[in-house]
Amino acid sequence: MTMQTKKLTRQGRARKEQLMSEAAKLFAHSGYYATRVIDIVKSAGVAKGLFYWYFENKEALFREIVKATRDDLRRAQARAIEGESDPLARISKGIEASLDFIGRNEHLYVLLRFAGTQERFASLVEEAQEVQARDVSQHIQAAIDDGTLPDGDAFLLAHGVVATVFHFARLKASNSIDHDDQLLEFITAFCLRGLGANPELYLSARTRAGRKAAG
Amino acid sequence: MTMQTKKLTRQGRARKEQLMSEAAKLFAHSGYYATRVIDIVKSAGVAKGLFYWYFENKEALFREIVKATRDDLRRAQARAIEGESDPLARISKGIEASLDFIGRNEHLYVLLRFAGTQERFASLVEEAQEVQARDVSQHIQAAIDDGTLPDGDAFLLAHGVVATVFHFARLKASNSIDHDDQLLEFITAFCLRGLGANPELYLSARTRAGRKAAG
Amino acid sequence: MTMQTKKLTRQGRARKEQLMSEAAKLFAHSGYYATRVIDIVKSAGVAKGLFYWYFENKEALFREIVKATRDDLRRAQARAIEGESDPLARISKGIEASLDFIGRNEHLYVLLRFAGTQERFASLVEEAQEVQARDVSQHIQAAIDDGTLPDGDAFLLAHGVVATVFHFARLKASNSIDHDDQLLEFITAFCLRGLGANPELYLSARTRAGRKAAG
Amino acid sequence: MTMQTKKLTRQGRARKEQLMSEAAKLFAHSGYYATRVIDIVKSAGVAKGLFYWYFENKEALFREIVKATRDDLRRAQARAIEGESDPLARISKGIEASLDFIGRNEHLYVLLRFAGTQERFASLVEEAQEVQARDVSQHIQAAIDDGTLPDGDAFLLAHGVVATVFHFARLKASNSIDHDDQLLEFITAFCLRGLGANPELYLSARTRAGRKAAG
DNA sequence: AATGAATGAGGATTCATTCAT
DNA sequence: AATGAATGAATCCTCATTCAT
Repeated sequence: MTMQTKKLTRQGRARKEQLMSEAAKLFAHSGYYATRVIDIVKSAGVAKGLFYWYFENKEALFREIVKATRDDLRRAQARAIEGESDPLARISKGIEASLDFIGRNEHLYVLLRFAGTQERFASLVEEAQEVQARDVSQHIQAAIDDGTLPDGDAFLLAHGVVATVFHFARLKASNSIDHDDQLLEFITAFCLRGLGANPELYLSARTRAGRKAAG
Repeated sequence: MTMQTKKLTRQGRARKEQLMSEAAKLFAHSGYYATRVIDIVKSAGVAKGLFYWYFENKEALFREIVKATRDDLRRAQARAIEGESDPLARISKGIEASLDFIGRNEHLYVLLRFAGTQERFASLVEEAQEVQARDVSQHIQAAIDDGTLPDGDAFLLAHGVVATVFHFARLKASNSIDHDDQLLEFITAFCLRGLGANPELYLSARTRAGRKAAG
Repeated sequence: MTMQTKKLTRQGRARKEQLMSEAAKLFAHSGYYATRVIDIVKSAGVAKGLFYWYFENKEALFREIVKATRDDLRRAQARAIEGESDPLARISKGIEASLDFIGRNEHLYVLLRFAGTQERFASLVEEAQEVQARDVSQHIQAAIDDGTLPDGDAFLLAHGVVATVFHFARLKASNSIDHDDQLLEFITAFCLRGLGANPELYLSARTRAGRKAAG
Repeated sequence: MTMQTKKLTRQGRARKEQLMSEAAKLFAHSGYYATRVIDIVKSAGVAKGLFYWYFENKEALFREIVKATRDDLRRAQARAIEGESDPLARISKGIEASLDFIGRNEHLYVLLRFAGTQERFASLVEEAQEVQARDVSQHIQAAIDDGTLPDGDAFLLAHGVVATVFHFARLKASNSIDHDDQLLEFITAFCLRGLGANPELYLSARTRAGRKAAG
């Protein structure tokens, strides 16, 4: 008795999105279990029953949010690198897009992290990370092939990049870190060095200039 | 009426450890909320009421488990590097010890990760990771000071190392990866390169030999 | 604001009958409580709101269906015996008509039976069965008076007949029985013997012939 | 996650029986759907949660009641005929036992009737009736074999008996009938005649005497 | 006539915790 | 130490009905 096929009017779609957005905030702030259905509907200003008009149950809503977030992130990354052909530049722009997305959607990122620890939802997130790694690994392989990077296991290297990016995203989200302006540059450099490249060549002139001025 | 001071007989201590061990497995597998007190006692083969003889409540049990795990990990790392004076070697041995510990206690690591996402328990874990990063950053700073590593923000670099180690630990735990034998070497190399070092110098003779034979 | 007086267009009447027919099937299959308004409208392919255009509420719809069914059954029986003057022949034709009706409307009969068990609806049905028994008892009394049947309590005897007929109707409906062709004859014989008559005299020539050929 | 195997103390068994007994009364009086779990526990004077210590859920409780009732009835019948060897006497004593049981447990009988109309529970009841009919049919076949009854389909004849007995039981339960003293005799006579026997031979001397005195 | 959206009272079920023995 | 029984607040979800368009 899935809800996949329900036809919604314009108003219906808006209401559903509103509920998802309110729910995402609450889930991120208080966690999945501490957030009650009634909190969600109250926060949207509607009656309890309406929740079940749009969602099968609380779990299904959570899944939808996770999927939407995952897909949004991937789209943002794709948009960021679409004009770029140089492999390492694609990687570095992808990193920038990821951090940017997470910065603008910190609460969604918190939610993703939690989802990753719950057996019920873990597959949604792991699969997403797998996709990320695969994307990055293609650029790495291209760079290896054209001699820009030394030989190595592209897939493992890609995971190294993903690891670094998401770890720092978390640090930033939890306010454990504040070098905001130079952080992007630092992460990119760490990753590129990790891959075996010389990061100096791929950091944009503007950023490099900024760093020197600040230092 | 805290439970700190309860004196237990030998049998009592054994029973308590049994309950903690079963609980850790269940918490790791299903998460804190999905694991019910009754699951824990059933899995230990005792009656429900007995749980409250040994633990103040479910949350207290979880805290005890998290603390014990965190401290075990820290101790394992400390032991691993105690005889080593070279900064980069300390880092690389620390990485090895971490991966080793996680490999032997996968379910406990899953539990730590979950705890990190829950507001109630996050402080128990974040603090630990902070300590990790601080430890590593001291070695990094030492290496920078003696010229082994190029100049950089030791704290950020340390987080890069921690990020990589724990990300791969998770991958291994979720069976997304299988290059078991070379994985440690790969991670160490990625981190050292990220720090700006030449990893070839710090990989143990045995590992290097093995890799060359395999390649 | 009762709904008695609503004027319906031709299309409206068709739609209402469609809803009643679908509802009857669902009620019969799953019972009154387990059948939701939404099941009814879905099964008719219309929107939920429309239900309340045609029916005051779920209970009113059920009542309408029960009354219609009860009256149909009564009419079928009346039609079956109207040309017959011999008391026992009237009884036997009534039995035939009842079984025939139930055979053609099994789901409606199930519905009647259920209604009989619900305090809210029992009166609609019990009264009907009472009428049945009264009808039969008049024929029985007539037969007693003219000496065709031995003396006895006509009302109780009538209930014996009604009991037998409806019990077998149910058996047939639940597929617990399959002697389809000879069943009518068997039931009639059992009832007539129960009344104290010799059934051989009242079984139609056609049936008797059929039985002998089969035997 | 069935509850079959739960071990109960003496106190536990008593509490469970108390709950079943209270529930049976409420179900019979108000119906399955109108009876809330809270009504049951209130009526037993315990907390709501306790219900789920003893029963998986409301449906499981209802099933248990139905099964217990069915089995009690069958046991009562078995006890009634155990000393009797004459087939028709066994039938007549079985009828007496059934009516007696139902008379003493009217509310349970109401419950059985309702259960028979609900898809979810119907099989429990139909199966029971099938068993009844099979029991009776064995006596009928024995009587046919020794020439006491004319030839016929023992199984169908048995259903005729069951039909009559249960129909009158219902009439009595719904107070539509009041010839209390002679009712048993009437039913027995109707059934035996239906089977093709002469009931005079099997009605006990006491009953026959009573009837003549009353007439 | 017809639709999809919205309401909210109502009921089942869960589960941490406490109690009596 | 250990058990099974008992508690009750908390929360999910259902569904008949009403509303706005």
